[in-house]
Amino acid sequence: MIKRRTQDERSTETRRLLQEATVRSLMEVGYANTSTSEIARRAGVSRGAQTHHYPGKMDLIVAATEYMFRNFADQLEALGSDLRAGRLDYDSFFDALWEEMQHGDWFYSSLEIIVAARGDEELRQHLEPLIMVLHARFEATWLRSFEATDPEGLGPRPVMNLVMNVFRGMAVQAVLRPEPRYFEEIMHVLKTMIAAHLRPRTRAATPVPAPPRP
Amino acid sequence: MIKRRTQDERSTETRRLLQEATVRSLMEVGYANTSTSEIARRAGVSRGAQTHHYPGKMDLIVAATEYMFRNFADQLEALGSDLRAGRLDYDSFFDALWEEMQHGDWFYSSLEIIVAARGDEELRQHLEPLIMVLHARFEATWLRSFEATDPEGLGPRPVMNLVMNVFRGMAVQAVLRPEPRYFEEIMHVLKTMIAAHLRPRTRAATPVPAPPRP
DNA sequence: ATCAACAAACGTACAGACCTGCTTTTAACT
DNA sequence: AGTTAAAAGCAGGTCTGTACGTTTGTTGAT
Repeated sequence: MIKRRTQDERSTETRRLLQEATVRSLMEVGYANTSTSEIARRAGVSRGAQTHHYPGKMDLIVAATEYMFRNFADQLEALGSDLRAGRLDYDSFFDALWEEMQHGDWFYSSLEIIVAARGDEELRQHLEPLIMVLHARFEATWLRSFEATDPEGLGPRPVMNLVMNVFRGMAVQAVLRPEPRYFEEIMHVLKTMIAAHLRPRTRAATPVPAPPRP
Repeated sequence: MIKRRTQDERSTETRRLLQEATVRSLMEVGYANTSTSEIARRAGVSRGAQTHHYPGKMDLIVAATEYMFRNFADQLEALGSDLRAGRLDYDSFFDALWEEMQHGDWFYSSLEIIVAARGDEELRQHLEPLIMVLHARFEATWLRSFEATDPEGLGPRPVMNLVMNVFRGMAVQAVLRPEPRYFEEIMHVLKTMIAAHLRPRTRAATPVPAPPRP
């Protein structure tokens, strides 16, 4: 009745459980209140198993970050693909992206880690390459999905960086401001400004995008 | 040789030392590594004096936050005043604001606190009113300093919120990205986009703002 | 194919460090 | 003198890193 697994399967599973538990813990109680024992408890593995795979707290955090970044880049890629295929229109793309940042796992757990890294040189050095990889994937998706309306004007890449930073800032604000009105206004301003410089590269025969579903 | 001070002066001085030390500690080592003993050591007061004025860690954090927010709002007010008086032009105003966020005490210590508040209901409730007061002051300064180019178009208030969120996002990014090029590009995009909708209310004779330099 | 020997994965327990809040004393001011 | 501010020390709790024992899977010689 006992399922037999190879060593590799056991390791992979345990690592995955720990990575997911770490992300969940960062999301729910933040970096400061995330302890290694708490993570082991959440993951349902013993503290010994944990230290076997990840000797120190930092190893755990870095592994979890890598896992989480990969997931988010995949999701963004999916959104971009929906936009290009005409399954999402311009407006809905931004709404979906903002929704994902606000309520998905990604933003707040990465925020916790980034803030923690500010005071921890070693952690920062481990994280820097991960962030760069993530942003390279963002950029690739974005450039596939948007083009400049005016070749002489602002290009898609700097505009993307602006957009991502607006969302980052908004998500930070959202911690202490519950008013949806505030964010709707900003979204409106952002969409208006962007629309003057970029348009989506849809593959659809008709360049008219489908209307957003309510 | 011992200077005689009233009780009130002694209290005020000790409180100020503790508030400043708290902000410095948040800046340098982050919320997670900020301990009450460390703060007392930095402030040069005993732990007893500390607990006398601020019984718990939260009281200390809240007081320091209030102190710091007040300072930042004052600085922003000064920048706005410089802009209106023509001592700063459009471009330099944004550059100065970004410089202040990046290298001043304000942003990163508030970031630490906001992030900590995400996982701490009580702290969040103490902070929310402080943030609202701060933003009301931002808004007042901003509305005194900018007006819409087109009365039918985007108003100064929503645009300000966009700008502040861009800066917030950029400052978070700056933790892990040292490249000034990245930020210069975004600043350029931001200035270009804003210039289409707002102009400074200078008291100077010529109301024409300088165009952003590439 | 079997079984012993080895290695990897996992479980339990503990020691040292640190941090917070509280209590008791001493000093300063009114 | 009496009250408030400041200093010093202690108690309880938590967290991290580590040591050591146990189980599970792998290997290879017979």
